[in-house]
Amino acid sequence: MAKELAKQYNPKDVEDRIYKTWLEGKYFHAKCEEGKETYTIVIPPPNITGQLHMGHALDNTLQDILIRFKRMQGFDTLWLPGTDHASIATEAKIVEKMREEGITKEDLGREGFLERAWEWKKQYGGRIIEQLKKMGSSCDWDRERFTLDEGCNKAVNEVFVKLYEKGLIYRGERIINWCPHCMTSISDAEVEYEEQAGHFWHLRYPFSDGSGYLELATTRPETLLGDTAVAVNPNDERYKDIIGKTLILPLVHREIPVIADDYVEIEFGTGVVKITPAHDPNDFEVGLRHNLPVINVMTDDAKITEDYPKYAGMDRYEARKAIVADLEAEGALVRIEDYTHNVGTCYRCSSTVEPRVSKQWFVKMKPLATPAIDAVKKGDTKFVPQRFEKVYFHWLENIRDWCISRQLWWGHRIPAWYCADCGEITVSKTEAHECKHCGSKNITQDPDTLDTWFSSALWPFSTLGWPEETEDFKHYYPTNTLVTGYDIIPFWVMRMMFSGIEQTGQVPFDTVLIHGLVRDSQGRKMSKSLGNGVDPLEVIDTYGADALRFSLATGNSPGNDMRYIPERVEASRNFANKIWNAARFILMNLENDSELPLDISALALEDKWILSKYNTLVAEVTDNLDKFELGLAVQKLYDFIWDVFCDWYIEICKARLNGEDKKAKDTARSVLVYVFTNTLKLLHPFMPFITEEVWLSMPHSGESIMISEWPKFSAELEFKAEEGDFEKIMAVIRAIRNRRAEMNVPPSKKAKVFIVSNDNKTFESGSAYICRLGFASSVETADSFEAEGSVRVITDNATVYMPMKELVDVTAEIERLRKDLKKAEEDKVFFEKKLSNEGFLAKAPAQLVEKQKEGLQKALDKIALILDSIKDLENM
RNA sequence: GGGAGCAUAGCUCAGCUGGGAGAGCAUCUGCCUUACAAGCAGAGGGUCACAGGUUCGAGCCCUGUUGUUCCCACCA
Repeated sequence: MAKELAKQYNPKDVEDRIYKTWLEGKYFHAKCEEGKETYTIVIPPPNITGQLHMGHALDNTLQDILIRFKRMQGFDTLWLPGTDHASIATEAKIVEKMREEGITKEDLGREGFLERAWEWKKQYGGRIIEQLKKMGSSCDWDRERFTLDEGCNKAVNEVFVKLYEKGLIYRGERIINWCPHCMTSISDAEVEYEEQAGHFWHLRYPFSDGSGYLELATTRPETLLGDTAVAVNPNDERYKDIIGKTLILPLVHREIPVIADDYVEIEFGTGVVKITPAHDPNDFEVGLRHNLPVINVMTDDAKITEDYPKYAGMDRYEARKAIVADLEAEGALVRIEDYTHNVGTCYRCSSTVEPRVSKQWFVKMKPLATPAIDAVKKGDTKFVPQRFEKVYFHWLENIRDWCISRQLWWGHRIPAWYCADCGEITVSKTEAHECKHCGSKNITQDPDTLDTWFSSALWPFSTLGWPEETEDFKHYYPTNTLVTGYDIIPFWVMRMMFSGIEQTGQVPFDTVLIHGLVRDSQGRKMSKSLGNGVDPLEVIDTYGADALRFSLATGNSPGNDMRYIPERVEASRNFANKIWNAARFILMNLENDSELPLDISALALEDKWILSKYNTLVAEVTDNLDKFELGLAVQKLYDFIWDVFCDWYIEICKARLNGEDKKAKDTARSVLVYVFTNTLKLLHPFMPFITEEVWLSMPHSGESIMISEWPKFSAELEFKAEEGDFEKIMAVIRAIRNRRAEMNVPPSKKAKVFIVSNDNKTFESGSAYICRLGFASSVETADSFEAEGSVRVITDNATVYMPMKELVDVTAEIERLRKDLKKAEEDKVFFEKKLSNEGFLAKAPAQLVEKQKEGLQKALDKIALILDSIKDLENM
């Protein structure tokens, strides 16, 4: 910072340059220091397909605040960054791009496709990392990882094999959620339910003995092709007699039984349900209970199979139309009813999910879920805010087995080989060459890959080198704080928890700090389709990264959604500018760059006041950060810097700085620099760039504010009595300003000020700044004052007279005083009421009772002063 | 159907273990007071959704009601 500075702070001149110096200084790099307490955060790895959005911006701002705070406190800190291979999203994106070129996956083959995918990763995977750097994120980039890198693969195979050997991973034919667009299975957590307008088709199936029809309703008539039964409730009197009879399935003309199962609700619809085990999860369960055949009628892209030539090749919706028409022709359609129902959709592509029976790999969840539940119950891991434990428990308590195989190529390949000779499965951490069971070399690896979240679940330890006992793992695991949005609890937090406990015997982190979503200014979710997303990079470009970070940290309380309000970023930008100008002012008043020692014995009243305020701030901000109350901390910093330091202390210092007393000048300088530079440290985690730029320009020791020491509360700087005395002076200044504003007296019109009080010494010591801030030409104190022709204002402690004869209107003056009197009397009543309440006196803390007594005394004093004045005026 | 959050100034939101309601923006008044007009000094504006309860004392704790948002479940 040069001495001649621009009036306005320009983040563009600063941010990239500062970030570079941090990288060069290797300040982000964790050094595995012996004997130091560690503090570790692993980043929620953003998808390599992703672009930085407001959610990332919030998530990373919070993490960076915590990590910078702990780093300055002297912890051995590690913030481990990386990206996620996001199998479905990435593969879809690449396939889409290939489609534009007219190539399919099959054209390229697995090897060719993967080559392309890695090429794509090389080209775009670093994009989001660069964007995180723009935010100021102080990640240890030397340790950057990727969920599909070699180390993660080792961990994945290790875990897969271990779980398989324990019987916790199995392969089975189950009904799973299938996305016909992404052409892969997806897990329960990856299905999103969406309300859609549909229909209820009422159909009638004839009994095979010709004894009439049974009416039922369905939302999916096309699945009729795969019906293998019709079910009623065993307790349903209406249908008691038909259980065991058979029906002729319309169109297909297959004979199917009427079965009884509790699953059927008597009250709903006709109380009759067609059972299609291959295409509905509930029907599948019913089928299992009744040994029904499972007839798959659809291909993997949701078209009718060749088994039904009339409909073969039609997709689900075409087939539905055709089948409904044919049912009508056959007389099987009774009526069509409008019906709104929830439809499962793919969370990646929003296609309607098709439940489908297929052979997949699963993780057996119950044995893993139990310890994960216990760990949170015991408090080994805490959620902030705590209520999110409920979401976590609810998921784990109701969890079903996790389908982990995906019919994709971009991902960790399942380490299982099938033997063509004996049919057994060989599972191996390393490339298998022969069947473990029969020794045959005729084995082929499972073509599928694992759910992305399988590798994400290992992230807190795979990134530290596990399964090797590396230095990093020993040193930094378990990690400390996991920062993420509440929407990710079932996908990720939960899975890291049970994986961490199962694999390492320890919970992966002690605290989960949950934040909400960043919505648009109208409270809507930001989304591509609505086009209402705000690009954090554009915000940074206009207002600076510090302003964005500050806005995201302010007014954001854990777990709650927040709106992005552009005006708030502007306010944050203004705050940055305020800091900039405070720095300009201080620099302007320094003679050189040398540090000025604080001389406690030389401090003036106002110095003790600001130091004492600052000292309280240190304690409170530290406490707030320790409790993850980032929004409270940042609000206090804002108030202190703007209102307390700039609007009061700097203004007050001007008297000394412009004066002739060299010693007083130096004292003022030393306090200005001390309070300002230390406050910058407190603010640094929130606004890293400007605080660094400004701190470096001020007298300082050390290379960078980010590795400077976090301020500590100091008993030496506590001056409670002086704080109170100074507040008295402030009250006088405020009263003068207030009265002048009411009377529309311009600041250029100065007035003499006379103060009558029982503490004249205090007011004398403040005369210089009463002059300056109260627009006074002079200040005198006395025990009494000849008040004629004066404006008067009364504080709790003093009566202030301003001779402004031409402005004084005695009647108006009395009016004003009566208004003040009314207020003071209301106060008096308030305190009296409290103090006459025996319950209050008996049960309230003594300190509080004392406070009420003081308040009452103040009110009484003030009333006396006002009454005196009114009497005085009335006698004129 | 089950669960959770939210409801505080015109707008967006804070409010830590219950102790006289706060900020930013907006509005109004007056100021270019040489750090800052992205600024300074003032002002106005709130039965803290509603109804009960606990307590000496409730925006905060309990119960219920209304409105709103979200999550889970899924009855075909």
